[in-house]
Amino acid sequence: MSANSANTDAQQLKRTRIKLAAWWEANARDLPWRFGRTSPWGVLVSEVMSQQTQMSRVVPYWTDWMARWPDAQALADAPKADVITAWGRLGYPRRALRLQECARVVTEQYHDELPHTYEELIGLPGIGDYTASAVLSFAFGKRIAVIDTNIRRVLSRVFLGVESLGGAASPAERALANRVLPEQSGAGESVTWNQSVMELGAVVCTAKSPLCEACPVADDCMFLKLGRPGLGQRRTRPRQRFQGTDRQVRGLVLAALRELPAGASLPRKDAGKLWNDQVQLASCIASLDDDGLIEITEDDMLRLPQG
DNA sequence: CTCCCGTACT
DNA sequence: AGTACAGGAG
Repeated sequence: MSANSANTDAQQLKRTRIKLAAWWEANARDLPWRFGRTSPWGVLVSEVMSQQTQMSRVVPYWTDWMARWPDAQALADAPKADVITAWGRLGYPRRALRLQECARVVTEQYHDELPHTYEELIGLPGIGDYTASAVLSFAFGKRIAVIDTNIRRVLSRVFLGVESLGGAASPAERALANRVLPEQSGAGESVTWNQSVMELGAVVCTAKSPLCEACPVADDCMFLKLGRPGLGQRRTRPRQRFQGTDRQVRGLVLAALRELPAGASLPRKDAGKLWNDQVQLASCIASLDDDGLIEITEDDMLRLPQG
C-alpha cells in the first residue's frame, strides 16, 4: 500500500467520523435509555431486551420493567413467575430468567453495582461479547469496539465494499472495528461512534434495502462505489422454519401458563390439548422444566416457577 | 453449528 | 412464504 492511499484512507475515516457524528446529533432516535437518562443497570436491561428483538417492540416493555424493578436488587427479589409474565411476548423467555440470575449475582457479589470490566461482565448470566461491550461503551463511556450485526454490516460495506457474511464475527471484522474506533481524545468519541454506526445500520444501512440516498457517508462508502455487489446476500444459512418446531410448542405452553391467574397451575392433561403431537409436547414440557421456565408439581401440574 | 421466540416487514 | 431482528449458551 502506498503512502498516498494510506493517507487517503485516513482522510476518508476522518470525514466518515465527522459526518456520522453530525448525523447522529440530528437523527438519533429518542429511546428512553439513551442520553444519560437511565442507570447502567437500565442500559443493561435495554440491551438484553434488544437481543434479537426490534427496538420498537422493546420500548414499552423496558419502560414498564424499569418502573417495576428499577435496579438489580429489585429484580433479584422478584418471584420468577412475575419476571416471566412481565417478559410477555418479547420472545426468547430464557433471557428473562438469565437477566434475573444476572441481577442476583450483581446484588450478591457486586453490591448492586454493575462491574466495570469486560471480564467480569461477560461472566454474568446472559451477557456475552456484544452486551458486555455495549454496557462498557454506552453505560460507562469506556473505549471499546462494540460488534453486533448492524456494525459488522456497516463497517464491512463502508470500508471494505462487501457484505458481511457468516455466523460469528471473524478476526478480520474485529480488527477492522478496532482500527476505525476513534481514539478517546475528548468527550466520548468512541461511544458516539459505536452508537451512530449501529443506528445507521438499524435505520439507513439496512440488510435488504439500504437507503443510500439518505446516507450521510454515501460519498465515502466503498460498497456504493462498487455498485453494491451482492446486496442482500444471505448473511446466514436459511433459518429453521418456525411452524411445528419445539420453539412454537414451548411458546404455546408458556403462553398458556402466563394466562393463568397468579399462582395457578395447569393439569398436564389440559396441557395436552395445546398440541397434537403428545411426544413432542412432553419433550418440550421437560425442556421448559430443565430451563427453569416452568415447574412440574408432585401431582403433575404445570405452573410458572415460584420464588 | 444449533437451538431458542415473537413480530413486522418484503 | 420467507426473512430479519442491538445475541447467548450448549
